[in-house]
Amino acid sequence: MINKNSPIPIYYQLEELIKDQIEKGDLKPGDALPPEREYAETYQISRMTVRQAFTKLVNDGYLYRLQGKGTFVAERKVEQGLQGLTSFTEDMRARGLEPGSQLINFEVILAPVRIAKYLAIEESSPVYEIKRIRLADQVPMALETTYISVDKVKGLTKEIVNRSLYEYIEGTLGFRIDHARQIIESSVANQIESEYLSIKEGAPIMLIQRNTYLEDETPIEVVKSSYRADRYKFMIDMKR
Amino acid sequence: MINKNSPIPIYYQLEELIKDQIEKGDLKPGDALPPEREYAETYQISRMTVRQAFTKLVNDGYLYRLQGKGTFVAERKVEQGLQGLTSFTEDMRARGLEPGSQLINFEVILAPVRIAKYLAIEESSPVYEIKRIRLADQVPMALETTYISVDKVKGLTKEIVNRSLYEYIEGTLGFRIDHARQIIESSVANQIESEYLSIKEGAPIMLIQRNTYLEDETPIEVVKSSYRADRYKFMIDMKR
DNA sequence: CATAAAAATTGGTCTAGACAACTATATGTA
DNA sequence: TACATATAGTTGTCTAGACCAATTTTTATG
Repeated sequence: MINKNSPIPIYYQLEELIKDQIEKGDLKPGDALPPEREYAETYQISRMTVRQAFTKLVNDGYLYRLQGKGTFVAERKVEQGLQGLTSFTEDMRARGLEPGSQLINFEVILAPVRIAKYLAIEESSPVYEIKRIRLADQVPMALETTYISVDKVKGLTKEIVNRSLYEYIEGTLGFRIDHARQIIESSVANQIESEYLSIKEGAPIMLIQRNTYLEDETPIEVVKSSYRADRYKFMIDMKR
Repeated sequence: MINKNSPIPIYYQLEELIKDQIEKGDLKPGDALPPEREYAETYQISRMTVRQAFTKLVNDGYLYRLQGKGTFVAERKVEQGLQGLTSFTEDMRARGLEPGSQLINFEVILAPVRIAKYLAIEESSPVYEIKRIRLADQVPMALETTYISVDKVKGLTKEIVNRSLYEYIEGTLGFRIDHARQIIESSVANQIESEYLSIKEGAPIMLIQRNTYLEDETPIEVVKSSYRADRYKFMIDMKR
């Protein structure tokens, strides 16, 4: 239900309520929602507040609107790409695979020029270099190297990395990760990659570099990954 | 300026005005915009209308807001990925390359089962199959095959394809392309691809399949492309 | 019955405020 | 000076309407 006295914004409560109904199947793809005016009447809130919730859900791909006709539940499932910025763990779970991880290196190094540039820090200032093999159902999926500024993210340890890096950055440190830029390219495995990923040298791999930013454009993380092409496809939904 | 009597919505006029100022450099990344109330006062419009414009620009990555502080111009340039759904032509121009195209096949075939499924039409109903080599600065960039339902998009000809397919679909037929799903994977060139793309067999390529939809989820187009990995990277910006 | 016109319904745009939440700045006080 | 407090400025949320635009439904008309 909607609680008008809650500190949680009404439009947000309504968003969650509708998303729940979609996920539970009370609202099926193609179904028309009750008109905006009816929500306003039902919950005794302003129609503009209803529209605020609807607009967010339209932007996120849950609903679509047709003037004069109504608002409808979208067909496509919202997954990797729309929400974007899922962690490896979330990504694998969404694909029905059991995520795993194997730390192969954790050290503080002096930032190489390219990494320093991406992180907007001085060259040779200290950065964590975290190398991991990412597993899906116990089989290597990707080789991943993460760079994070020591000055920005203090107190990082192997244990935290093994638990959840994002939870530490967002939960403990209170940063809010806002957006990321990903660059995707195709390549073939070199000797190191073939070894860690258990594939042949020359087998196709997908290189993904991700630069992650806070709301005010502060770079917080650079991740370079090599995914096994035989196991990984990148899917993305785009609005015009 | 803002024209309150124009049939063009005020919030849209304001959006374009601010985007222009960013592109012209009157507003630089990191700059604070005048506060919402000032826009409202200046143009004699409601603050909610100003917010509607701002909100769109925030969603599109042009601006970001910090409560209590103000609204600022974002750092990153808006390009492939954010707008998404750029045509090959737009994509290449954004990369500073001269786009070109070479039609190698245009025919009507009976839809194979997979294509029919993607286009949500009956198996063996007629579809256009359009095969093109896409050039950038006169050099092959990608091999592209497009499938479009004959029943949905009538009257397609070679000449239209050579001019602008999207302009025909959106302009002449009045469809509004709304969103797309792209699946990206890495592979290596087979004999046909190596020939058309002037690369060696076994050289890395990026396979991109794009399914394009109208507002009401009607599939309008399926495009399968093979890009030369040595010439093409896929870049995308994602909001959390 | 078929067609045209009118009315109802629905989303789209917009107003003119109000108060809350958060931040930065000025002010007062120890 | 250092620190707490008040004040002002900014975005965030919300209201209770109004009228417009597109579509669907109902009604009137031939």
